[in-house]
Amino acid sequence: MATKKKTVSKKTSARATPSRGTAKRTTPAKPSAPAARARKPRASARPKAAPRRATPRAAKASKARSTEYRPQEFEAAWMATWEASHLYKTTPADERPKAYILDFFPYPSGDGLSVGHCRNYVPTDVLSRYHRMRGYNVLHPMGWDAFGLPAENAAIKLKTNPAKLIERFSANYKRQFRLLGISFDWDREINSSKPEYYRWTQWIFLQLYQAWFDPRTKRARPIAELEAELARRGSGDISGAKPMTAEAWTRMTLAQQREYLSTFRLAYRAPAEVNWDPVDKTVLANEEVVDGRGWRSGALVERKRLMQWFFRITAYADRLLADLDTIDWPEHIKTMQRNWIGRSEGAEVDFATQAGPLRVFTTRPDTLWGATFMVLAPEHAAVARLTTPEQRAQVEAYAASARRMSEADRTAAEKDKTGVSTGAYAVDPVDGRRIPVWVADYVLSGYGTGAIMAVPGHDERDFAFALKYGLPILPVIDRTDGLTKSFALGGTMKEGFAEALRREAIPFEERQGSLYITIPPAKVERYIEIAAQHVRPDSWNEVVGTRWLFIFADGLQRWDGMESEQRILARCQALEPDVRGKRTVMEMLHSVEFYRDALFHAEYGDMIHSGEFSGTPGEVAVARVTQWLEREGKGTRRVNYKLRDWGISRQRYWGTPIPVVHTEQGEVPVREEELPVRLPDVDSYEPTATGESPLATIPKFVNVTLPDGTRGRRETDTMGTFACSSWYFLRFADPHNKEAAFDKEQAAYWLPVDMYVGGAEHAVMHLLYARFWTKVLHDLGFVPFVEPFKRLRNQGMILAPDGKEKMSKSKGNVITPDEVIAEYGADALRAYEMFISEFEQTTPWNTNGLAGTYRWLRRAWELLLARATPPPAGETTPALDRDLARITHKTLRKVSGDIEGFRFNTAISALMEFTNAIGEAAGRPVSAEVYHQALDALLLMLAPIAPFLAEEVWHRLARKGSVHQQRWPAFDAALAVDETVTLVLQVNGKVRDRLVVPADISEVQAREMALASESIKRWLEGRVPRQVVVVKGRLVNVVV
RNA sequence: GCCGAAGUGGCGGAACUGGCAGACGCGCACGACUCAAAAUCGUGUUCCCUUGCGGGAAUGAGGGUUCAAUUCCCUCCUUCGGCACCA
Repeated sequence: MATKKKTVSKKTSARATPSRGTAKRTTPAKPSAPAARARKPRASARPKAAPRRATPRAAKASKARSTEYRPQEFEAAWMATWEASHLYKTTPADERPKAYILDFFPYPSGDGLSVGHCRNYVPTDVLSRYHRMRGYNVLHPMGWDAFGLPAENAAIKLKTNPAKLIERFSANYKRQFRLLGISFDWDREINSSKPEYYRWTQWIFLQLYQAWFDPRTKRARPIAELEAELARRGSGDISGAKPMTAEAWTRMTLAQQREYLSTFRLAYRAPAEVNWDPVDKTVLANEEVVDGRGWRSGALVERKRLMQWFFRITAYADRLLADLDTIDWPEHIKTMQRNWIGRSEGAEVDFATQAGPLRVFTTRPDTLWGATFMVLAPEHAAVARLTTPEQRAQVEAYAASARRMSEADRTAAEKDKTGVSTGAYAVDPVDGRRIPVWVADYVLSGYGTGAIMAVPGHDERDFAFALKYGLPILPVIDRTDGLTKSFALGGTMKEGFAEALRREAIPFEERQGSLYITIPPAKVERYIEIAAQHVRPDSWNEVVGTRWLFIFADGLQRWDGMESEQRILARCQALEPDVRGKRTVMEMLHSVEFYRDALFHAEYGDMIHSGEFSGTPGEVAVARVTQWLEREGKGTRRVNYKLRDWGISRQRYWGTPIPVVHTEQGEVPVREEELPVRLPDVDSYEPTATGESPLATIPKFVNVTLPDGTRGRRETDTMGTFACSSWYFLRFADPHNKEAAFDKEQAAYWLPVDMYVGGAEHAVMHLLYARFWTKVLHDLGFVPFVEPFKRLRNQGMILAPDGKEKMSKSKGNVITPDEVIAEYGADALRAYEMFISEFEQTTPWNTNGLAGTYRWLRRAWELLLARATPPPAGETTPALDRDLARITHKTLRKVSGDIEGFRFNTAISALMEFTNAIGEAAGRPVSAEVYHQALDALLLMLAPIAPFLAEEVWHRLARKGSVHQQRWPAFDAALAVDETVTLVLQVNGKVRDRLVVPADISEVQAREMALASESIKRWLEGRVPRQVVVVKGRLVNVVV
């Protein structure tokens, strides 16, 4: 093994000593106990102690600088040295390529970081350090998402100020980041709760407020341009706008104009449903409502309509969807965003009623002939108008109870559909049928038009509703699965029916004398013939599924609409008095449970029972009907989105104040030069008894006089924190700018973010909002790009060691980086965070596993410091030199590719193999030159991963400067080439022999060598090969 | 229910574009060192049969394509994540 020299680098003493800097203070878990204490078993002191055996600190401490690997002796001092020399300060734009590597904006919590959180901070740091060595200008910043409920609630509980808490918590995070050796540029630290920051959040709010989305160009434009256009020519061709002539516009009062404009603004105020806690008398966030009850009061939460602020993100739905194709993000995140946006194409169709037309949205206009009733959301404006006097009481009671129910209750009762009839009727525009209008809460007021046509034959929800309330079902789309059924009630068929079916191989089940027949698609016609022959004259049989018909002894009766229905019912009633009660054929059918799955399907099939459209193929049905509707003026093409506008109002203290003042003439935005609207310092910021923001109770804040003398009342809602985090990545480009949110050129240089890393929990919140703001800022000319994050990666979760649970304070299973670093040092922790598994994979923590990376680093340390060891006396061997050079360059290629491809676990494993190879070479006759090149490559490749170790070794070897200012070693492809390969020989796909052959062996040679192999001959047993497959440089497979 | 991801030794996990399954590490066993233990070093370690040589089976289950499947296709099971009446 490498010699353990006791000599110490002469430079060592010139450098930081362990007592210097913050070493002792920043490692609180590190006992300063003397050596004797440290060696005593301390199991009793820490019941759940990490295993002691691999513990470096068990080694005896010594005052003298030792060659033994003791990371605790130098890590903290190096961090202090690096910061003092501004090693990681981001430099201004220059000719180097840039790399912006960013972690999700963290909210600093009182619990600090766990080893699970380090899963993303360590790899992004490695990536940043790697890019610096590759000659990139790197921006790798950190800041605090400081506003929001957690801090506010914690502050209320601890009776302190949230700003003070954030100060404390973020300082702790910062301490932990330093322990870990993360190379953030702290000169760019930002805090979203500071006026210097939220001033610009308010500024962006104003940009949104002063802008509208022009549907003709699909871009945001200044609202002033809209005002000018309205004055000149009215609302004209602006789709979606409430019609307005130029004349009418100019006649409107200022307040009326403001109201009209608010239907365009990207930031607007509108009434909306909120969660209302009647005991605490406060509005709650959705997260604060658990199982329909307020989390603190336990009271049933009600819904209340209040004026709320929104951002009009729905205007950008199409662009947010389309641009997903241009970014390198995990596919599942893109899918989640697509589903969240929820685009669906369809048509809007008007149904006539006595109270005027009722408009519905449908994605299945091809099923219009199968609509048998309509359903309105309880909140629909037409409910009151339509409801007949007899139904009024019932409908109003139903609407009231629906209003009282929370969102959670509504969805909890998902399975069981409820509703009441309005007593009114509507006319289906395609065939003039009269159908009843119902009210039910399974129709949502916020989507489409809040009204639907119900097609129970082809919509699962409508089917369930129709079954419950006995509404008719009409099949109008042919089945694609071929399912066809018939139920032959005992006594309705003649003798020999079952026997005839058996002969024809039509399977059936017999229960209590009745036959349950599922007819194979190819036998349907044959079945009809047999049934017609066997049906008794006093009865009938029916076929359901791909065919809809009744079989009587004297002939078949197709069931394809209202007329045939009447004929069928009349005949059946004549034969069977029980049928008298039934009003529709479908009611007869769905009383037979066996038919249930044959009555309904939601596939796109050929149209049937649809007048002249019958027979239209399924692939073109929707398009043809939509065209026809438009031509006939019965409907229009229409796209709808599930996405709703982004509600930002919070009736809370700890957030960015919304910069608006309410006057008698309507709302007035605060002028840019008066920003920021400061959050006042107050003693009490608990939610008020009225449910208003606590800011509403502060007259000095609320009462304002505008420059023109108008008296006004300041908006007291604050913005939810997602507003703060929707632009912070821009602020990092220019964090101290006092004149602007960011300098345009700085933003254009650094952004978009090249690599963005964080958890998947923000897939549809932050990541959607940030994309939206970026697009608006682009449209308004502030940034030249439309997507903020070019590449995104989600780290997998780290579970508790049991592999089942997440780490959480309440379960007491949190492992902190502090304790691990005290034990093994930061470098071993960093290496283990990367080595533990593939980056995106969830995996359990195992502190034992750290012993592996620790041992590896120690071996590397010993080899690196013992440079003088080889070669032993004697001649060097060219073959060994070539082998060592080869693995050096292969490792370089592998590690570079792995870091860039986010495969940190295999990068570590390649470095471990490389270290092992150097260790083996150390005892052999290799030339000093090749050996030292290998060591240098190892040291430089370790620099991003184990920055402390690499720097300490660099220093002890008396090299100049910092290892972190060095270039990544150069790769030589020629040296990485293999000279020989192992050729695998197979017989019938099974490995029977292996040969070491020159790498460039020809296919012919390989084939000959394989057939000449003794073991191959043995396995052939004299048989002649039928085929020989040769894969060049890999294998030969002999097939007999 | 729908959408997405994933199932490989005792454990974490490797395996390029279909070409030697189990790299690397943990753990375990044996050996060296030690009075002893820890640490360290060395050897071995998928399972089954075999003293050995060697052979057979195996990547959630079943089937398919192929000279060859962890990898491609079909059916099913399990786990995790997301959405949840969006017409």
